[in-house]
Amino acid sequence: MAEANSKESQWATATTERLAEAGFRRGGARAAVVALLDEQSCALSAYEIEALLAARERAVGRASIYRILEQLDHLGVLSKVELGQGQARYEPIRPDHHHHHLVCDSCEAVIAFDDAPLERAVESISKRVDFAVEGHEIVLHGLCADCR
Amino acid sequence: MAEANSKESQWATATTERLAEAGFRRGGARAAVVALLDEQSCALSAYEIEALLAARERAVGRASIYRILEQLDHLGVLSKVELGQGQARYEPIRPDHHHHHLVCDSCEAVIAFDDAPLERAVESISKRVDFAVEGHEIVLHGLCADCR
DNA sequence: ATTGTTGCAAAGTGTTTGCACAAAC
DNA sequence: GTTTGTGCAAACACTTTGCAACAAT
Repeated sequence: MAEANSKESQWATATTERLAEAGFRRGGARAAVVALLDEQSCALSAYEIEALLAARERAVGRASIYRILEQLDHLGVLSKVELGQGQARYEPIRPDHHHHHLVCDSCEAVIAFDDAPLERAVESISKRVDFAVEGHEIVLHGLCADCR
Repeated sequence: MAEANSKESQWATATTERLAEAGFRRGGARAAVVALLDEQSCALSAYEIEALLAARERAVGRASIYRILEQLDHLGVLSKVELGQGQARYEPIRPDHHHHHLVCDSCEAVIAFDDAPLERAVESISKRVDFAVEGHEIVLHGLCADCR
């Protein structure tokens, strides 16, 4: 866990740089959101982000959270995923840590997984179809170990 | 197109049977929704269903549409898919016609595709994880041929 | 001084619920 | 006659927008 920190802070650093390059000014709310996203390892919803920031005494307005998430998504550093729970979730894009999600239909738990053959299958399809594939999202749903 | 009808009506027939078995009464609104879903080949949103039914002079209340879709989903004959467009889409589950979706980020077009290696990769993952996988949803997004 | 950033409240969109009436059994 | 199905309107949850105050450049 401790050794993950250096890798995780890479994302926050790179994101801050990208923001500066893109001409954004430094803003406290945005910095707080970036720092929070950087720490969490799996996807968070906007409400979870709001609650977590409030809990650490750096409350950020809901509208600002959505605006910031949208900016980061457009910058290409954040992935917005819809797991069929009626809300979007967001997670940092770390080139070396691409993964997908298992969603428990009972308790709504979200578990990450990755799989090389799956990625290869997606790449192969991307080349085959008459469509410029830019990204993909794979969700397996069912019952987690606890709910089964 | 004409020869597809016999196959498509199979779903409506089987669904009507399943509804009866499950103890549901026959209802005009539900029959209209089932008939409509049966005809369309790709996933529809609740609003599209409402509009299409109204256009054919068999208007069904919005609440009823959502209730019916939920029942069919629970019965296991309908698939609710979230393609990241902020709304759910629904399509009949036809065991022999399993497919996934390409979504155009520009024009929101939805195109179906299927791929055997992809399905095999998902099956393989399903066996590997500590999770009772019951279904999966794969969405590729990017730009369609027209928008590219 | 200018322009981007933030927070609040209001509005918007897709979905669900409460309730009265109609339809199926 | 009892129970389920349906439609309307209201409520709801998540997200977006308008606007005034604030902070970065």
